[in-house]
Amino acid sequence: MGYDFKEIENKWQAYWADQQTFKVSNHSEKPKFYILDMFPYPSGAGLHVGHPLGYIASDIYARFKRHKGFNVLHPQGYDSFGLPAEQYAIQTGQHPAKTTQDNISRYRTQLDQMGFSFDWSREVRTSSPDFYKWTQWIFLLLFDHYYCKDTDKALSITSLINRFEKEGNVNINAVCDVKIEPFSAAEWLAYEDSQQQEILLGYRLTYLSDAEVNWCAELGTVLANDEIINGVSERGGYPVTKKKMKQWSMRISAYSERLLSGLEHLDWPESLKEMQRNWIGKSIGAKVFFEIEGSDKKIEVFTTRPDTIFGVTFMTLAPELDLVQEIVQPNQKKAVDSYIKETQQRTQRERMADVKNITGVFTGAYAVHPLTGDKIPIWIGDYVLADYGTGAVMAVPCGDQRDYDFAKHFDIPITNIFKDVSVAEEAHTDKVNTIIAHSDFLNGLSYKEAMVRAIDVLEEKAAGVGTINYKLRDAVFSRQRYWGEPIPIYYKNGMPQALTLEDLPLNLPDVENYLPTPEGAPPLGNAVNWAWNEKERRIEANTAIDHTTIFPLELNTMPGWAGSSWYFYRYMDAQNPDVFVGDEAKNYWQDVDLYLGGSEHATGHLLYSRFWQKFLFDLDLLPVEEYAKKLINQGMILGTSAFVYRKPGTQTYVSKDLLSPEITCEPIRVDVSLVNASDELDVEGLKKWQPQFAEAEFEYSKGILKVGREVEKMSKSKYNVVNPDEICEQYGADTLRMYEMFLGPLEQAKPWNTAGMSGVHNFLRKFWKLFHQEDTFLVTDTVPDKKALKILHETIKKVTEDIESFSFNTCVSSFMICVNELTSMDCHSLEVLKPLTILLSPFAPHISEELWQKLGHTESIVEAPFPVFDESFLVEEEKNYPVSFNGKMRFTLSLSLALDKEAIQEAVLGYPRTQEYLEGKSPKKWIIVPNKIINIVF
RNA sequence: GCCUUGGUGGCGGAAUUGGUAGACGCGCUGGAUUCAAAAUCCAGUUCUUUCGGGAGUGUGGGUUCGAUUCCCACCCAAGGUACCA
Repeated sequence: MGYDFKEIENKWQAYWADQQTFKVSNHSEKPKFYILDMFPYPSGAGLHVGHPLGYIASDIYARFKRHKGFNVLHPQGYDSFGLPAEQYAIQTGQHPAKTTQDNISRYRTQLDQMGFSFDWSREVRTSSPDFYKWTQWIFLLLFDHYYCKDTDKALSITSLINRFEKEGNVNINAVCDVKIEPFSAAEWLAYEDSQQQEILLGYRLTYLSDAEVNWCAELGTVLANDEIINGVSERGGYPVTKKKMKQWSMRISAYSERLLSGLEHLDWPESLKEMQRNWIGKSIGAKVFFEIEGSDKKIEVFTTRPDTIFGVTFMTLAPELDLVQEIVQPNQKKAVDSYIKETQQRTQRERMADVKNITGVFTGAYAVHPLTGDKIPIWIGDYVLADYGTGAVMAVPCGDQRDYDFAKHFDIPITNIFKDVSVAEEAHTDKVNTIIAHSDFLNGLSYKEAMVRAIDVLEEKAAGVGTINYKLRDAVFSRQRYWGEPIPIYYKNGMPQALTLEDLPLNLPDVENYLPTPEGAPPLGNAVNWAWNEKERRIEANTAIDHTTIFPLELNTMPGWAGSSWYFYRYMDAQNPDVFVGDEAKNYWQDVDLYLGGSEHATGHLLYSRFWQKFLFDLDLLPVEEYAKKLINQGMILGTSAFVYRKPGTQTYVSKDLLSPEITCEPIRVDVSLVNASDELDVEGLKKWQPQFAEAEFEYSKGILKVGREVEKMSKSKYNVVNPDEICEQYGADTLRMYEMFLGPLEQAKPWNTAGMSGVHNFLRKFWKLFHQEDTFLVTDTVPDKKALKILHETIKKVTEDIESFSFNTCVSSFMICVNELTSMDCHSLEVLKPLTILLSPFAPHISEELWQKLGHTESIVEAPFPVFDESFLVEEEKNYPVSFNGKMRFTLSLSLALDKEAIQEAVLGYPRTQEYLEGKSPKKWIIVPNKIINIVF
């Protein structure tokens, strides 16, 4: 009777499901603990070995917390809207709902076979109408609120309208980024409805505006930067240009300051908080207004260095700014237009990455320096980004390196405004120990003094104003996609009208075709009945839109991050049909105690969800302002992608070792399952894998085609996904769980690699053998010897500490050492084996349950109290060597002796071998580290 | 480019946070057991060496009695970079 993991694992998985062992109640005497995983997108490639890493870690912690007496909420669900299902639908015509359901079923099977302790009765799916009803509802709430700076929270649009009706907009202090002329109460009331709506859109927390997108005319769709490679679409290789389109956006910028300051009290990784801080990008400076010669327009710039205002020698505008067209002089028009066209073909990332290539064009226009009245040439340059600050900079080449490089490149004069500093070679960017010179009233001031003074004077002359700028941009919320939440909006007289909660969910309509319409409208434009009957408050099957009772519905859908911004509250009360989460549930669970997920979400999901949380908190809909007290980033398990090399313009693929620097071959990804451990490609398999390879030619090296390797994110599109199924089949879930933990530190990224699996599997077999002798179950009542108890308690201590600090890899090592020692002692004592079983149960739950039952327990091991470390088993023997000498004038003292300096010196000098080394000399200096090492300097 | 993280034997990694670098596991080598193999057990395993020792934690500097750990500069890899999730 060996360790039959298959039988054991099937048995206990069935038992847990049958007994509903992990179903958790919203009432309990015990303290609550909510452990959340970032839910997966159910990809067609199935769950890969990277997913379980975090789930195993959270499951270990969840089981540990149950042993420690907590009422643990540990749910799971699916982030099931997304692009891959839609692209699959485009290729095959398969409805994304069907694909998604299939993928979810597969995921569930895979998750179940790993023995996770999820409470599946609380499962959520973002693509289910029961769920997205509430996502749509939150959208409506955002639409129905604005951000009031006086109270520093979101307030209802109705209250804003009331104020407009009473006092106009003069005293309103709210976040609004469109220019709205002052109006009185009477004027407001006289406005037409559409005019009022237009104004209100400037305030709403979700609003329509023109946003720049990557437009691909051939595909008739908008593309992510991700989908653009070298300026052409990844799919098809068509040209992509920048285009302005009406888009829904979320006014996350209103929450910039609170998102920033809220980080302070969160127990999240410092690096991740730093990423969010940098992303929000708070900077203090000033807006400065420059008049334009021969125009009544002004250029508004944001600068963090108003102290250098006298060093301005030119200005640079982002090429895509509308203003450029208005000021460009006829003799420069041609050059400017061709430059703009050029930059339109580059993504923002390319522009930022390419700093060595300095490009720009003079517009022919001049601005007027607000303080000196000097003529300042206005340039455009792609190092200035349209969506940061105002899209325009006042260039101070002596104080900013990019401005300096630009000036040098185009031979623009550089004025030095720093005292005793040379700017002949590079800009002087140091702010400390700097004295301003050649700057009129700023002469002799330090950076700090000059900042304040410059802003004062600019404000006096109405030429500027002190400002805080945030890099954080409003989040575009429209997607020209099918497989997402429909936006609950219809259009009346061209203005957006909100549905109400009673109208929801607004179900996603069926379409024949998942591509954009021939006219370039989003896929929902293909739906035959996508119109709203305003009177009867329902979707209208009759497509005749008459704009009196039947109105067109919004065709865009929501982005992937919509549902994931609030899903963690739905788990608390997943079945509630009346509210997004019931009061009782949310008051009991409050928030997430531990959130586990990857740092790749740092500036996406983890920021958006904090924004929604704060908004819902403002509305008194949620009890806390931050939803996750503690966050741990599990490192990504990376895949090892394989590449074949195609000779340019041919269908010939070359073995990697034949590549020479002269021919630049194109690397093309191939599926890793076609490659063996020695990087040799299965060419016949490749030919069958994708039609493009069926007729290809291959250049072998010694009959072998070697592939190139690269470590990168595991993803279906990179063909480098490894499934956990085979490992479960071969070694069992307990081995997989322990192995993934043993692989390395939880937080660190590491490439997947199966070498070493057998070591962990062996450990479990040895553990099993501790309970058996000659294949019969044997656990004795004999009193264990002291050594066995010592090793047990060392292990309890180490494992408890390691679980609490999420060092699961070293935990596994401790188990191995413990079991090896007990094996060599031939220890079968119940007093040792019982606590050890509980200790192991979070890591290897199946084998622990089995042995627990064999020990005579009828209840599951799940709730057994965790063993407690007892120090008294450890100290005894260690008192024998108070001082040890390692021959290099270095001493180690045991705990009991390391008290104070004098006692230590006395002990060391009294030690016989000390005298040998001293040879009559006396120590000059003692270096004593308590409980550690002593060095003596002669 | 910018932000974040990491770089230690043939491999994954450990090091009480400034104190004997390489725990534990894989792999490899030798041995025991076996007709044989698998499995299991025991021993060895950073490199180098004239067997005294010498070198060694991405590279080059620095601080320190002492640095994988702290500081400066650089190189390499991964994640993010706003429509992948």
